[in-house]
Amino acid sequence: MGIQERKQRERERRRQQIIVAAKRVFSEKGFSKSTMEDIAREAELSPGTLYLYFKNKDELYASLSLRILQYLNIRLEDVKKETDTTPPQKIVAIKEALYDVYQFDPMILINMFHLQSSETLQNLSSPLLEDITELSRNSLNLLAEIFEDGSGRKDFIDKNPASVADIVWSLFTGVVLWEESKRMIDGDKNFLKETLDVAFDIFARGVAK
Amino acid sequence: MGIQERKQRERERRRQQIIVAAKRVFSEKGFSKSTMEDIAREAELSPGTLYLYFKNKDELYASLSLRILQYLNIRLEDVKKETDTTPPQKIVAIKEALYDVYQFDPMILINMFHLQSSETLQNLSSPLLEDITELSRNSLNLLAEIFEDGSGRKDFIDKNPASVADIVWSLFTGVVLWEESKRMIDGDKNFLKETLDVAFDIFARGVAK
Amino acid sequence: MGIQERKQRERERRRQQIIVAAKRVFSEKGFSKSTMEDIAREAELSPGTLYLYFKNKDELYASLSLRILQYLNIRLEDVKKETDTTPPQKIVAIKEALYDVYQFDPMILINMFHLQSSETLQNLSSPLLEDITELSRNSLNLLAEIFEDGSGRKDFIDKNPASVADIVWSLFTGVVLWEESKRMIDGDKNFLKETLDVAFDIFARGVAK
Amino acid sequence: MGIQERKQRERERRRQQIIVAAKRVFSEKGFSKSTMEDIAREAELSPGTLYLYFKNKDELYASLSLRILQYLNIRLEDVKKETDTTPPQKIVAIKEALYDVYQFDPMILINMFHLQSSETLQNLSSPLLEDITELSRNSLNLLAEIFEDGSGRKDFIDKNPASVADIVWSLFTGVVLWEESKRMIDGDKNFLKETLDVAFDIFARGVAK
DNA sequence: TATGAATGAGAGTTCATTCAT
DNA sequence: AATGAATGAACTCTCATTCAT
Repeated sequence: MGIQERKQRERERRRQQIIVAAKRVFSEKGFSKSTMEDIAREAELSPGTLYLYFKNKDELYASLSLRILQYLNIRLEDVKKETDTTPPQKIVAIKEALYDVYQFDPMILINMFHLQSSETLQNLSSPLLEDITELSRNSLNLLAEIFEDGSGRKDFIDKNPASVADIVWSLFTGVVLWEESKRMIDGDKNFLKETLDVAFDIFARGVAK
Repeated sequence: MGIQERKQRERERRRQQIIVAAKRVFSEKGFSKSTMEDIAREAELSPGTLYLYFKNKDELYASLSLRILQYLNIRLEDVKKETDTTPPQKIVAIKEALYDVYQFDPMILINMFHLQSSETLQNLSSPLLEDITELSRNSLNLLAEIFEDGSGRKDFIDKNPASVADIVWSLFTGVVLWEESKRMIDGDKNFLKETLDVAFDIFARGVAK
Repeated sequence: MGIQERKQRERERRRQQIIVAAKRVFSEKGFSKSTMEDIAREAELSPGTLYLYFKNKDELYASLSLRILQYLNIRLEDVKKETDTTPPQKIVAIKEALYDVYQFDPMILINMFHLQSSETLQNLSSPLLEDITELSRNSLNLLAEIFEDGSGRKDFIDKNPASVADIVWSLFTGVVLWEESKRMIDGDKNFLKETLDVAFDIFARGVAK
Repeated sequence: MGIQERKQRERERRRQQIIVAAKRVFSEKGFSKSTMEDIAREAELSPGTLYLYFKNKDELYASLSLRILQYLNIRLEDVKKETDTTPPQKIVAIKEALYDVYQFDPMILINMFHLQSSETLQNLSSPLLEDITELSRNSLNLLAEIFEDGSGRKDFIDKNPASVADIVWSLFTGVVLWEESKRMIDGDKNFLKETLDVAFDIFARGVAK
């Protein structure tokens, strides 16, 4: 049915429209201070309409993470596929993938953090929650596999690849959060790129055989 | 007058009583979902009483950070003072100090994160804000000095010590946040200690000359 | 579109519904003791709804004055326009206009008084504040012009018409406040009309040439 | 008993100390915005102490009126006693007495107004309420007697002296309130004295035979 | 008598969510 | 499907008053 399809497409477009607006508003004000009306206004819709596409505020928020995680997955997939790169180059590629994801949506880590709250998680409908955990597990797996390959070929030290994956991810999020923090308090200088470079440099030396 | 002193002591004890209660409540529910009434109930006081000791909710929250930062400073000071330790031992000592701080109050990182919000910062009375930034700057300086000492003696690679300090801190907070996150979603297994060990191991190798 | 108009009309009706309720509640309890919930209950609405129509309690209160001042302006305009009246008749006409305004809303003077507080004034959005000062200035100007006309034609003594206008207004509000006061303390006998008659009689003799 | 007397005197002095502080605070902030703690601080006492001397906030407030009314009575008594004054001079003397009372405590009229609220009156213990009504009745009687004397001697028009007394009082309070109002909104020019002069001039002409 | 810490009811206001249109 | 007015529970914070010391 062409009509059904069109409806479906239009529905999807509306969802995106809302997500884009939500991203902007949440980024600017943080979760608690953003109101559904703010988002509706930004999306040029009425508050009621938001509830036709998202069960509640938490679920709308969670959907942002989903989008990001999808992008993250794609980027890591690419890194994994590239076979003609040396181990140090792999790590640089990971760093760049992560940095791009951050650029694509600086909110990502803050999202991840907000999701942490168990009360928020309980408000999510389970399919969405599953999607999110599934995707984030997948991202970590991809990272782990990259290290596993290298570890198998004795490129990397012999640590549990899943742990190493967790650590890369933690290092990245930690640096982003901390640099943002400093920017908030001290001033406007943004050293994120530089600090990430140093951090991944150290990390690369640390995991090299 | 002994009376003045006793009053002073009692006042301080009350403050602590509130801080302890606040820590518990905030840890469990996060900042936004915790109400002043929750905290009052936990402290077995009336809501009004909280305002005799803290100007508002934000300031109560910020006070938690202060306590932690003080403890962190002490621990790092100790690490710095110990002169008969090898560079790798220094890093282990730092890891342990940070881990102890985390144990002392698992909220610390979440605090730091919440403080980031500029709207929160604006609600703090400036002496408190200054204390916090002062203390956190001091902690980072201590870390940097530890690396500077080692770097001078060619124990560590030649990176800007301030950057390295930021990275240690970021790595630590990143790992804590992420492991907490996983614990929240997946289950109750707590791999924090193990992951931190691996992370600092890699880090130590990465900064070693 | 008829729909737009209907919405507009309904919105206006709601506003009136709230204003009427507020008038009743404020009259009975005074400003401080009246709660927004009281007013909502009286208007058979929820507290939240009040805030869709009025920014805050002060502004709701101020709106009552606005309504009254508009009515006062119309009445004074009429008095001014009537050209075939003798000076003493003018003064009687003013008295009657003022008395009608009082009947229309006995709150008027209490409003004026509450508005006096600078803290209240600061809570008003400036368009509202401007409307109020504009209207009240206008009322006084109308009064002044009535006396000016008469003064020009040597009907009235040669005093600054603006001062005379202030005095009429003061005399009127003073009598109303005082008679209300007495009624409150002593009992229920209402001598307002009689006292106003005497007061304006004396005033008329006092300004006559 | 000398001791009893001294205690009594000290008690009275404390009361005055509180009243003076309350006057200052209420004048500055108005009734609702003044807190018992404000007053206690101004009186250099603790909040609890206030309740040893006044049953509650309303009663403290009412006591201010009492003081003023006492002063007003004294001044009007003086005016009445002076026998070698012409009727117009009497009116000038009244005006001056009233103006002095206003200077002595500009709050007086605002007090009177606040007392009007029936809810406030109900909070007063009846001896205090009786004192106030007694004193204010007495003031009005004094005014009435002044006009009665003159009226008897055909100095003044033949109106009910009690009404005329009410009108003088109303005129005075009305002018004060209105000039204060204008000062609050428009600026800082204070025309009270001038306006009172014109007002009483007109009044004098109006009641003259 | 005087204190002042503690109380706790209650205020104004916000905002996620619903539902008649 | 979309609206947006209405809801009402819940929040933070204030302050008159009490009472153990």
